[in-house]
Amino acid sequence: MSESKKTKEPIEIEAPWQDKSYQPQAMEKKWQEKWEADKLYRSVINERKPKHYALTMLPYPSGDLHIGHWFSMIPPDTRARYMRMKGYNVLFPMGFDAFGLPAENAAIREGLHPMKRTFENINRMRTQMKTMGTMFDWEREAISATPEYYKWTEWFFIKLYNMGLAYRKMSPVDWCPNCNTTLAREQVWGEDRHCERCGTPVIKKNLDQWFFKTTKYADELLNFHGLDWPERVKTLQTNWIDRSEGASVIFKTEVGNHDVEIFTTRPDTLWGATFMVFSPEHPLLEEITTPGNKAAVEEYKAQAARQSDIQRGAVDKDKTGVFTGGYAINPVNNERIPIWIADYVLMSYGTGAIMAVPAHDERDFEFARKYELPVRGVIQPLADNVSKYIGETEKNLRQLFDAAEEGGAILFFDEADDLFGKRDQSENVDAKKGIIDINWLLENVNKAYIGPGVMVNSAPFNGTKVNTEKGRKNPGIAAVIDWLEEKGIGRESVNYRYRDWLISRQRYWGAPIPMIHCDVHGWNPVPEDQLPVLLPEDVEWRPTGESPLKLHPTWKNTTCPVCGEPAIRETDTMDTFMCSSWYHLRYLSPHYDKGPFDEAEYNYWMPVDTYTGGIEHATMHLLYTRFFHKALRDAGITEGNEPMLQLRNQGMVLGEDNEKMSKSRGNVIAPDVLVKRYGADTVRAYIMFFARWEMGAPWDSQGIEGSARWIRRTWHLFTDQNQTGSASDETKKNLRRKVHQTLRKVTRDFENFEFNTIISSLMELMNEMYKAREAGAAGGKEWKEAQDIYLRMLAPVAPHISEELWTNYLRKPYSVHQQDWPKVDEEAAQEDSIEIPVQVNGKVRGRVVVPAEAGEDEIKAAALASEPVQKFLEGKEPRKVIVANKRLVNIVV
RNA sequence: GCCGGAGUGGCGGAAUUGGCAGACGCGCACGACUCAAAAUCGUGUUCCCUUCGGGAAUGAGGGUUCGAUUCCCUCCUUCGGCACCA
Repeated sequence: MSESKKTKEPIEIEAPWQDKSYQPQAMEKKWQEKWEADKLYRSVINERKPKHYALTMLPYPSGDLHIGHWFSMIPPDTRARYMRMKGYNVLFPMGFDAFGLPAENAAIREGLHPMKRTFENINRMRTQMKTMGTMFDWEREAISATPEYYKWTEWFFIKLYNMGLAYRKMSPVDWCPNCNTTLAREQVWGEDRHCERCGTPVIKKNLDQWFFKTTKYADELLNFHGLDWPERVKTLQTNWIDRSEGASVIFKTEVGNHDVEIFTTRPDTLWGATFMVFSPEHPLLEEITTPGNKAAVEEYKAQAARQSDIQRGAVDKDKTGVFTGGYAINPVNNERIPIWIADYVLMSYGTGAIMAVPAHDERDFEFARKYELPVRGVIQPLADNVSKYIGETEKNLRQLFDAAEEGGAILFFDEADDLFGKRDQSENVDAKKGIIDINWLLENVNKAYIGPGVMVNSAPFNGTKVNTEKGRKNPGIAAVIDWLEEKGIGRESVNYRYRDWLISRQRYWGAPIPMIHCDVHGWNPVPEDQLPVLLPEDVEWRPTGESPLKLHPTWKNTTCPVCGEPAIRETDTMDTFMCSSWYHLRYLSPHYDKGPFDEAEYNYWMPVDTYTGGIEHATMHLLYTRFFHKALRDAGITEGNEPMLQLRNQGMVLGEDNEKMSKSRGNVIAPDVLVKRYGADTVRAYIMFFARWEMGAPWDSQGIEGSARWIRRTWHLFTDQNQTGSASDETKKNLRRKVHQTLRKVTRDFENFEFNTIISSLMELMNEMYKAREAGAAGGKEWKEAQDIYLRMLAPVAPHISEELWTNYLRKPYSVHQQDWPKVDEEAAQEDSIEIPVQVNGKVRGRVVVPAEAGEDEIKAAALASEPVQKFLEGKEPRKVIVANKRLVNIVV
């Protein structure tokens, strides 16, 4: 408050132009201070008004605000302002996701405590956000790295733990053996995957870590009922969870007789399993590997540990693997099959072991061919289905069939109809009847067969039809599952690619996991009255990046909450996604100390009505926060099934070189410089105008001149001496029409988050107003209405200039931001006549003007009578005349 | 590699439901104002042939349709995500 006294210092204008009357820097600052003093943007519960919770993803305090932050904040800010004018009580808060790796890395590099750097950055970024003229309610600011915040992050962990949703499991991390520390993905560099600090090749290390059972909610997370979310986000989440139906089957190891559970979506191919493949991390490997294969297996394991899952999973990559020397028994036919290991089997998907059916799985086929393992077909295809399988020309298909016939590989010519029912008898090659011997096909086509057919070599299921449906909808699969369950060797099951959420981080700068380990009583949560577990401030930063919490001499020593004997604290901290899973709740009451949030605030504001942020969060943050909400709902803490009803994503702003903005590339655009040069209103307008918000675009620093011109022309439209005159009735009518058409368009665009066309519409209206003023319209009642509506529409976009013109030039009651959104006068927006293009054979040859209320016949007659059409018809009758919804006439001759 | 987007003039983009391709703006060119420059204002600006006028064009190729930037198929390029960046 006190620092606002020294505002009257001269403002330096660094613009290439000089405009004595429009000086945004001083004017914008004046209004920002007045709004703040008047608490214009303070949002408090008001039961008399409908609420609107507009949330935008909170930034990480990286240092300075860059243009990407503006792109994510300004359009939602204008929309929040629009909603306010529409009569909603709007909550539009901001905060900082303040824990995380970069501050910790900087601390290691420079020895500066991450707290210090983080809060310096926050203060700078908050100031920058205020110069943008945003309507954030700063009294609701929440910062995830403050004890008053992370106390409740810890509290939530304990709630989830008590619900049985948190558990410990061994899980691999990328590990630098030299630095003795875990590495994040971005700290692993190059194809050879070395440590960014010391260059040492990275290895995988198994650590005991905390997980949340997100998979418990997998099915519910697939349900988007009632959510107005972009289709592509729903698709991304659905594919990310990737539910697949199939069966779990127990194979037995020959050595030790251990159960090895495998999951398969194709239990109908169990009889075709000719080997098993274990992940290189599989826990049974030690025992089943025979001495003669030990060395090869160990070497392969080491090799696999150096790769990422993405590298390992790549389908086009050469399959590699080694034989363990061990064998397993296939429970469906008691066959003895070899156990291999291969890096394409991931411990993180399914059970870490698969049955390999090379005849009917692409990857298994490739593997079997490479290592000369047997391939046994168990699904015999109908000849009809083969063309797609071989994927070749008709000629080759014919040759293949001729060869098959000659080699006796086409079977059951007569039985085919009985099995599949009567089919089309037309004599094309695809419809050739019969069933082709699968093993002959595999030899001759040399790839796995995936498609419908009849089971063979699969007693007792020989002759059973299978199609391409998944799960029980497939008769072959359904029959086999029933049989497996009856025999007790398998069961129907559902598998997800989605994994439980690993929340442990071997780092300092995060919320401590509030758990205590006692040798007698195991793991127990820190008692609630001892929260928060505070991060110690006297920590040692080693250049190797070892966790300072582990190195701290005393911090981890505590007492067991059960017996009071000495015990050890968990030294891992939580994934920062944990903090950002509930920040929308902390905004409700950021300083509340009786719980994570004040219930009265929750009941009024939640759920979030509009959530905006980058598409890059589609599968991680947005799934975590949905999971979190559902878990809290089951704990009785939150209500409803979903935290955020409507979601909209903005695209990314690239540098002028069309590359992602980064300090190292030197292509970062600093908005501070632009604000100083043009004023915030111009930068806001350009942010909205320069790209489609949903898409993003490379930055273009030249284009901002256009927005600057528009703002200045707006200024002069209102502040220049208006030469009042006598405009014609037509001029007045046209002005009103344009005003209300623009209002209609701008309103619709705000509803649809189409921000760039809001600016173009306002530019068009301004150009019209200049013309109308030229024609003498200034001063009349249509002119005054145009000014009024124009400024109301401008207010969300350019809050400062619109306030100045509204309050100080039009002398209307302060503040423009407390006015209502105007209503469209549909009658005024109506056109008198419409111009309709006339096409002949799909090409525009002319146009006719008809009254707006003209019917189809009238339009048709006018089109046919028009001169260009007559010319093209040359006396002939048109074959067809299409009148498309008063939009266009097409005449076909 | 897998999943999801995007591709329209020199540039950013516009185009209700399949109906005039290029709104609005940048840039550029010419003109006005000026001693001059900047700023401002005005005119023009997809490409090709050009007298009228005509032809081509929305990443490439194909399809559906009276009509496709829009729907379908194949391909190319490019961007985002892939679980420890947030």
